[in-house]
Amino acid sequence: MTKRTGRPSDCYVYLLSKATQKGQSLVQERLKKYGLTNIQYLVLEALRKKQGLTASETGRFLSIDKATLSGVVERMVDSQWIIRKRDETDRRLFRLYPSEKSQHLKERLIAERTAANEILLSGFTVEDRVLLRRLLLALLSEGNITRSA
Amino acid sequence: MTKRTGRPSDCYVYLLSKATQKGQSLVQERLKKYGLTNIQYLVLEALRKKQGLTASETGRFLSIDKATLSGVVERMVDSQWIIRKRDETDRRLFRLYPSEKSQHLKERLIAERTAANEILLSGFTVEDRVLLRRLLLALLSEGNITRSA
DNA sequence: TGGATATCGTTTGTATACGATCAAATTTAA
DNA sequence: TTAAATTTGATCGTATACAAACGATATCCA
Repeated sequence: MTKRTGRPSDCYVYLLSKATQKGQSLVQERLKKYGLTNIQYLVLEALRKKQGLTASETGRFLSIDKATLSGVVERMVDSQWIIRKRDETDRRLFRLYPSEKSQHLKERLIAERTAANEILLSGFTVEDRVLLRRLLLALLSEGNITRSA
Repeated sequence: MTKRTGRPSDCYVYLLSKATQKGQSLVQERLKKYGLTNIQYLVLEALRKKQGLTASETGRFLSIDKATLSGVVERMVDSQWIIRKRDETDRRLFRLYPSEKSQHLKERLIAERTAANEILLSGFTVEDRVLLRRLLLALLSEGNITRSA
């Protein structure tokens, strides 16, 4: 089928990972001044829209492993981006809320992320952007992406 | 510009990272029986085509940081996937070569990677595959991707 | 020749990633 | 109600990722 297997660029997984690497680096670069990492920003955005999520729920929503989130949340509580409150009814749960600082910086953080996306796609026409988005969503919907839990 | 910022799926970096996550997991799953990780397989493929690369050169070729490669190479030498020889002329360099075991399993490993790609793109038409590849390559060529070194 | 510079590989420190396991709390089943 | 199964959050172990600094070499150049 494929003529010359072997080149890294023949592998979609490789291409995706390098594209991700480039995008992540653009985002990180812009979040660094706030002391946020990429995944921390994602958690923050999730909590802004769905306050009171537990770490598990956040992980399911963002497809992030709960073991990974455990450390991420701890650092975000320490650096005062989020507030952790024990649930009254189910004492296993810790509910997470964005802090004042988070709410305050909301607009600016969104702008940073938007800027990173813009640079990543700078040479793309609107059609290509829509196309890329459609293809990536299609790729994700094939089968289940149920990581985390 | 964009109507509703905030959803993770509005962010291309997020979509790319989740697509990568899915692809990597498909590959890892198939390489596990050989005791290889995804990045280790990439290094192996690179060395098969370009025997005698140093760790630095391999890193530049694959866009992998040299600090990351240091550990990867060490584990691959330990598990006998590659052989490390000091360069005679420049004693700073260690040249890397695929082992007998690597050469022996070459075809099978390529088949595993191909299978993973096939599953990842199972619902895609040929046109969409070509399109996705084109868009990803375009995304990578905008600006420089010079990580590693 | 010899000092400034640069490169290679390593190590350290921090942050993902994720499989596995564990204790505590809750829910279900008997 | 109590025992069993499940869920949640934490921790451990291993493997990327990458910035920063380091020693050992090499190279450049005055």
